[in-house]
Amino acid sequence: MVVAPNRDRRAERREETRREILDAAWLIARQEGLPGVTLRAVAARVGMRAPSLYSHFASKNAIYDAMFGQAWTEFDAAAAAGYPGLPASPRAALTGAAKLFFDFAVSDLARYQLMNQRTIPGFEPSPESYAPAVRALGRLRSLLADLGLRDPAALDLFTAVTGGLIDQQLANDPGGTRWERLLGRVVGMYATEMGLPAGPETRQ
Amino acid sequence: MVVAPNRDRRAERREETRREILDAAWLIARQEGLPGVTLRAVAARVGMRAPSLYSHFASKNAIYDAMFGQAWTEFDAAAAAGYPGLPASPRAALTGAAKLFFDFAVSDLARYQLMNQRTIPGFEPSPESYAPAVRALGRLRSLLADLGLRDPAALDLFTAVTGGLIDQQLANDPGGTRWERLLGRVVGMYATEMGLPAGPETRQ
DNA sequence: GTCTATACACCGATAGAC
DNA sequence: GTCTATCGGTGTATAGAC
Repeated sequence: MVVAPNRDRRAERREETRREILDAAWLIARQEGLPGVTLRAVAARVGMRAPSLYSHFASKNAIYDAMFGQAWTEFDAAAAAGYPGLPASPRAALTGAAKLFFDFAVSDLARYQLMNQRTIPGFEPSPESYAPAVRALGRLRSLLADLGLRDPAALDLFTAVTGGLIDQQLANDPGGTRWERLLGRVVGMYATEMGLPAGPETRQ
Repeated sequence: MVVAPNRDRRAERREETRREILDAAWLIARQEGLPGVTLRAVAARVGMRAPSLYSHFASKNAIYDAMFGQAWTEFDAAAAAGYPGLPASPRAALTGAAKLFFDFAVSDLARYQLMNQRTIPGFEPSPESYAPAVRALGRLRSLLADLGLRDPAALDLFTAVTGGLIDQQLANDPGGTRWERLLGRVVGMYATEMGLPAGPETRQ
């Protein structure tokens, strides 16, 4: 009688190929920008012809979708490791969280565009790929709640001001620090608005 | 003896055609989104074939470039008319300026994407088209200076927080007011950070 | 000068042979 | 599962008609 092997080598190989395709796509995205990710370019990198990719992904947007999920999973893990548990001061906790997101965004433009900007015409993330983004946002919500900020507007306000800094930095001074330097001040004014106890210095 | 006519009908007709092409491009951008603006679609709207557009614009990006200039010229005019001269309070002046930009952005997504987001792959505005954007920013700088805010960081901070609100509003709640409602609070915390005298209420 | 016809190289996607 | 061939789309270049 034929028994099923306890390791599905077929599935493993398939998963490995998918991973190779996504790795190639990331490499191209970082080198040539997001629009440089064409099916022909990705296929060439993994030693295939373009149509063969359709055996592993339903469409080009499905590749973007998987990348979107990877990126947010990656950030969620970074946040899980990086958010301070119970730090010295509430303001330090906010600054740490903001800086974590800022640095993550600035360190990979293509990834940030995929995660946070609607730069790809037809692309809309699937619920499965959106899940880690929701998880990461929930982690931030928890952090704010631990500081006593339970108003939903507290979260919206925080994402708006930090996202605003990131967008300006990437759009108008890529590679520089013109808006990065303002991060401390922004967190400070946010903390004050939220009624958190004053830190050592409001003005940086 | 042949005298030159004091009206160059040829040039007028040419300018009129250019205007028609741009109008068609704006119409398509608003209806189908920015990526829907293809040369063939624009040409069809003005009763031409696609290659004929090259008699009036050097490339597709040149069309985007002219639209970029138009949009910023339009906003600069709105700012010139809408910025309060010497209003009741500094905070009211800031709120007015922020709301002017916010409403302008939210009222036309495609226009905002063209003006402020790098959503078109190869597009980079020319110096001529960028000029009105610089002018509009200078107008905001003057407004801040009139309020005593002469630190360059004051301008960067203001654009970051207002831009952050706009991006979140358009990306996560298009057509809604979830972030628009926070505009007063954001301006309030900005004004406080900048040391402006407190208005009637910090919390809206 | 203005427009058309034609062509090229690229894109994502599909059909079907092996 | 990967291939070749091909389709309809894109932006763009150019020759030539009017």
